[in-house]
Amino acid sequence: MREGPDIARIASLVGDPARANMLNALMGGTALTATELALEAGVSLPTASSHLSKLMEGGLLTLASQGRHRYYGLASAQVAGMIEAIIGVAEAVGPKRVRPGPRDAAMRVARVCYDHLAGEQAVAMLDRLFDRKLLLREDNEIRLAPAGASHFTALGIDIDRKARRPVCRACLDWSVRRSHLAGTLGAAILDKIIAEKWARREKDSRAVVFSPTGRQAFEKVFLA
Amino acid sequence: MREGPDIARIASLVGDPARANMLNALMGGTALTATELALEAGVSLPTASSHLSKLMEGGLLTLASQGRHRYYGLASAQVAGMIEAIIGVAEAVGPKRVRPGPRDAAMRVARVCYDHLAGEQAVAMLDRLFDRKLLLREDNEIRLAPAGASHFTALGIDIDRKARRPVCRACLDWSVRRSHLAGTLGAAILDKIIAEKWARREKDSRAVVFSPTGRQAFEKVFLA
DNA sequence: AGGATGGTTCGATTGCGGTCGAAACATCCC
DNA sequence: GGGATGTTTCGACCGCAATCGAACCATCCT
Repeated sequence: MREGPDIARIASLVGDPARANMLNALMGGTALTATELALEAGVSLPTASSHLSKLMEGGLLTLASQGRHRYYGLASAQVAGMIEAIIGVAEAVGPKRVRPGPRDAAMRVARVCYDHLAGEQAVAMLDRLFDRKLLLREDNEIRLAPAGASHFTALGIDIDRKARRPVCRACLDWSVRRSHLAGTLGAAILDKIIAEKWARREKDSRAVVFSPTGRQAFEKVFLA
Repeated sequence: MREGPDIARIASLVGDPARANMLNALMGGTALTATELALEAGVSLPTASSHLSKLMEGGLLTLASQGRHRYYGLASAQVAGMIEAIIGVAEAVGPKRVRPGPRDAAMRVARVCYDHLAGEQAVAMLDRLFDRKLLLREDNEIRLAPAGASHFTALGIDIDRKARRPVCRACLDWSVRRSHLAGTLGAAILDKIIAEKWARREKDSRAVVFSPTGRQAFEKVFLA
């Protein structure tokens, strides 16, 4: 029994499903709040909080307190690299993914992520918004372009610039491994989708189901 | 909530102290028997056997049966790379052990990483190979330059281009936070170092110790 | 065949850690 | 101040997986 760095301690931190999901969500590079991470991980808030303090104690996360919000992020690129390496092995070793059930499929297409839309639809939407130069990539951040500001107000989407939350934020999607749009703008867009009755939230699920006409409307506006 | 690759499953395999010790022991690159691994891990034989079957099922190990001996080894260089990455994080966040022992110092200078050389010497070597344009950086990958191909064959280092493994790969070093050379070329170079008796492997350790003349020879060939 | 050595399976025990509800604490907003 | 929202702490519950001894299987040796 030879002594080395405590690799078991680090690995076991990642080895819990809830914590793994949190870390995966944080792989996008943007810090998230405890509540968001609880949702991503699918656990209650107390449980998430407990996990987060363990991850902090283990040195895998950093914490930035902003008022009553506490943003958790990966501690370093080294940690991110480790997680990438683990993901790599997991993909190589478990190519067989269990057949996704119907609800699972719906979740992949569109679901609620905290207060904004996630899933394939949301990822496609963000792509298009970049294409149309309504949003701009800046390093790991997203900025609202001037053209975007007028565009969204014209659509009746109110952009709350005063809120403490950022207007735009990238949020990593677990189904597609790409980013979708969070922040107040992301939230406002989801509000509109629900308000216009383009889609409804599935009961007791994060899934968001579009009606046929609603889907057309949504695609016309956001995926055109 | 649910995600693609089951990273928690893989990480939790490494997250048990007994299994972590086994994997750490296997990082030396030589396959070991169940009894040896039980000893390394400090657990009874039945316990070790149980762990080993879990690691096998998880795809982290390969098994080679030879008579009544069963030799367990790491399944792939990818798995080894993942473990290196975890070690790196553990080193970075771990309570720095007071005074790194002599063996620790040797490990930092040069050690075996699965089947290739790691440590400061290996990092310096890769730097020089880039400088001399024998290897080329390409995004995150490493390519063998035409000049490099002839150079290594002239040194009597055989490059197996047909193997499924890549010829060159970057592997992150835990002691220095930089990359060293893995892949078939990395393995071939380590082979040469041992074959030429420039260095020998420390018993029961991953450390690689250069002899004075061997060090000179190595530096002349690879660090010139 | 019989004994010795290497490995695995079985069964029972045990303790650690993940989980949540309720309550406490902190911060913001009006 | 008072109410709302975000977050952590507390306490209790429960399940799972790690552990080992003993029995069982496999292979080698003579």
